[in-house]
Amino acid sequence: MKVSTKGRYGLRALVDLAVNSTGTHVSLVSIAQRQKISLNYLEQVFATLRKAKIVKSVKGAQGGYSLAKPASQIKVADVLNILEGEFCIVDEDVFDEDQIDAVRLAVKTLVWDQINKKVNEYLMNTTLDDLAKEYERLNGELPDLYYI
Amino acid sequence: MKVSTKGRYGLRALVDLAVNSTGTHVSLVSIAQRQKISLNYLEQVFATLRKAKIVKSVKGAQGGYSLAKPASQIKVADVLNILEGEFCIVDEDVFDEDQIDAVRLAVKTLVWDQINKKVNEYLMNTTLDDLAKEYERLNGELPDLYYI
DNA sequence: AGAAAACGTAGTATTTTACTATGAATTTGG
DNA sequence: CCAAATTCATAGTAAAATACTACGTTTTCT
Repeated sequence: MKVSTKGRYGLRALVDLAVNSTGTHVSLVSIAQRQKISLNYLEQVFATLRKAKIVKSVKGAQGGYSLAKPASQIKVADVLNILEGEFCIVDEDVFDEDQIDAVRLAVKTLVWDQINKKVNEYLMNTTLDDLAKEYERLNGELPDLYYI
Repeated sequence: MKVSTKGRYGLRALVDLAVNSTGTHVSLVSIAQRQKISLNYLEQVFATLRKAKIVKSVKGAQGGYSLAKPASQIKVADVLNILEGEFCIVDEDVFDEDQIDAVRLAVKTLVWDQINKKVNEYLMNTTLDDLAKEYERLNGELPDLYYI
């Protein structure tokens, strides 16, 4: 029960993009380097993000990616739903030989549906901008502190 | 990003057990039949539940399983944590070559940690008894209604 | 022209999942 | 006391998912 690398890498890469795009677009090579992610793999992740209109691309030399909308309008929910293929914990079939099974339905309504709801409620209200701001805040505090 | 059959079958089986244990213990065969789950597979799931002291067993003919505690004291969180091996969405390593990475940390604190918190908060306050009660309620309403 | 990038697709090793199979140990009813 | 019913334990395994790698094409800037 874990989020896959697609979701994890994708979110990190988008925050990196949001934070490092000063007006213009950013190449995947640079994101891959900063985030220590395989370029080939990132390309696949960004192909998905592009098709979903979360990022837009400029081809050719000095090309790269940029956010398709302001960071404040890109919900984390959208990103994860796309990269994880429906970000929902479980979608149980409640039928049992053409008849509803009360045990299954009870578990579904009181557990799976509720989890999905809680998670989505939160992720619908968290945007890439929130993450970018948190990054900036951390970046101001961290540098001198945490070394191993 | 789905809960595995262990978690799904396990929860259903426990609700079935709670609902069908009239004082005494219940055989896995009967649970497997009602819930349409492979007996062999259920045995493995219940081995885990037994080691975690969620159910207790009586061996031999006419033996079976019963809840180790009142249903109202068995939290869904405990069940899922055990069956899914830490029911947490992601536990990202925030270090990057001995140094904290602000992007990873931002994503972790604002996304993964928050999701884990929301989900756990809810599941810590939902018990098998809640599920059993929901089952009874549904069972009173459903029978005549939903047929396909 | 050549380099730097996005874009596309296929292959692949590893891991996880969801079982099945088999047999031993234990208890009870007949 | 024996046979059936049950839990208990472990090993194997087919299929799917994961996390990539590899390789080539296209586009655009300098």
